[in-house]
Amino acid sequence: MPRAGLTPQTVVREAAVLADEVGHDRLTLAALAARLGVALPSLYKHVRGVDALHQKLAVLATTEVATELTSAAAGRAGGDALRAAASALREYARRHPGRYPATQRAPAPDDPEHLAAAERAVGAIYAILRGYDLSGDAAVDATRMFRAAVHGFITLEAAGGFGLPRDIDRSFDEMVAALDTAYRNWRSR
Amino acid sequence: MPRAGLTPQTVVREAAVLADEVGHDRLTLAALAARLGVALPSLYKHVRGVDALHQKLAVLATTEVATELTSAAAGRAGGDALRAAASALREYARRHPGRYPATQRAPAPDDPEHLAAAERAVGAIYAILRGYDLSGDAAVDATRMFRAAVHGFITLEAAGGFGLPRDIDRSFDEMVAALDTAYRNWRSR
DNA sequence: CCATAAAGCTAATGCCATTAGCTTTCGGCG
DNA sequence: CGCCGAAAGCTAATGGCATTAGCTTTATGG
Repeated sequence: MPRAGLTPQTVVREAAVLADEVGHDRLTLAALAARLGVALPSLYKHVRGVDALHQKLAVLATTEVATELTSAAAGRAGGDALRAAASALREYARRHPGRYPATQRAPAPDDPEHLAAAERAVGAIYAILRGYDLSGDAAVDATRMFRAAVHGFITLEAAGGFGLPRDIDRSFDEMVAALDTAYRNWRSR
Repeated sequence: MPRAGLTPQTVVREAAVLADEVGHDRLTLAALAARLGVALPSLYKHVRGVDALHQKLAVLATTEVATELTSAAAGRAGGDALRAAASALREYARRHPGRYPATQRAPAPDDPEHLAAAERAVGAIYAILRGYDLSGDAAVDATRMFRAAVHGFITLEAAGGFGLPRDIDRSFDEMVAALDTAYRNWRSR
C-alpha cells in the first residue's frame, strides 16, 4: 500500500479547505482524516491534537488576512484605503467562512509566526489610520474601533443576525463611511 | 430517594449559571446533570437535547440583554443614552461571559419568544438613534453599526485580541464617542 | 387508596479524541 | 545493491459526551 505522503503543511491546508466547507466548529480530526484517506490517529504524526490543529489554522488564516489587508491598502490612502481594507476583510470572511473565525484566536505568546502575522494584520490597519493624522493612543483606539466594527459586522452577518429586509451591503458601506467620518473628526470632539 | 424537582425553567437557569462559570462552549449536558445532581439522560425530560438547551439559553440571554438595554436607555437621550446602552451591553458581557455568546444565535423563525426578545433588544437601540434624528434606512444602518461595533469590541476583548498595553476601557469610551460623532454627522456626508 | 402521568434511572450505542504499541515504507549509507 | 533506522501509518483500547430505549418510582388527583 502506498503512503499518503502527508506533511504538517498539507494537513493544515486541507483542514482549511475542510473548515470552509463544513464550518469552523465542525472541523474535526475524524472528518479531516477521512478526507485525507488516512486513519484518524495517523494525523498525530503531523499535528499534536485537535487544539493544535485549530491553532495552526489560526496562523494560516491570520497570515492570509494580513496579506489581504496589506495588498488592499497598497497604493491607496485615506477613505479609499479604509474602504478597500474593510471590503477585503469582509470578502475574505465570505470566501473562507471556516478560516475566518480561526482568526479570532489570540496568538500564543510563544508562537512567533502567529504573533508576527497578527502584528502584520493590525499594522496594516494602523498604517491606514496614519492617513487620517492619527497616531499614538488615538491610532490605537481607532484601530480597535475598526477591528471591532468590521469584525462585529462580519460575525453578525454570518450568524444571520440581521433580520430586517434592508440590504446588508448597503449597511456595510454606510458603516465604513461612518467610520471615515469619525476618523476625520477624531481630534475635534 | 427524593426527587430533584426539576423543570425546564430551572434547568435552563442553571445552565446559564454553569455557562458563566465554565464558558459557553463548555456548557455540556454531562456537566449540567452533575451540577443538578441528576443522571445525564434525565435532562431529556426537560430539554430536547444539547442544541435545544443552547437555544433556550439564547432566549434567556437575549431577554436579559433586552431588559438591560431598555433600562439603560430609560430617561436618557442622545449621547447619554448611547453611552449608557453601550456600557450596559459590555458590562452584561463581562458579568455573564457564558450567556453573552448565546446572544449571537439567530432566533428560529418559529420561536415567538426569541423573536420578541431580539426585537425588544434591537428596538431599544433603534429608539436611541431616533434621538439623532435618524429614521428609516439610516436608522437601520446606524443600528447595525452600533451592534457591530459594540459586539465586535466585546468579542475581541473577551478573546484577548487586544494585545497592546493601551487601556481597553479608554478605547471603548473613545469608540462610543466616535459613534456619537458619526451619528451626529450621519446625514451630512 | 390507588391509578396514571411524569420524573428519574440504568443500559446500550455511536461518535470523537487521545494514547500505546506494532508494521511498513522510504531514503541514505556502507 | 542491500540494509537499517527514522518516520508514516495502522490497529486496538480507553474515556468522554450525546442520544435512545425501556424500566422503576414518585407524586398527585379522583
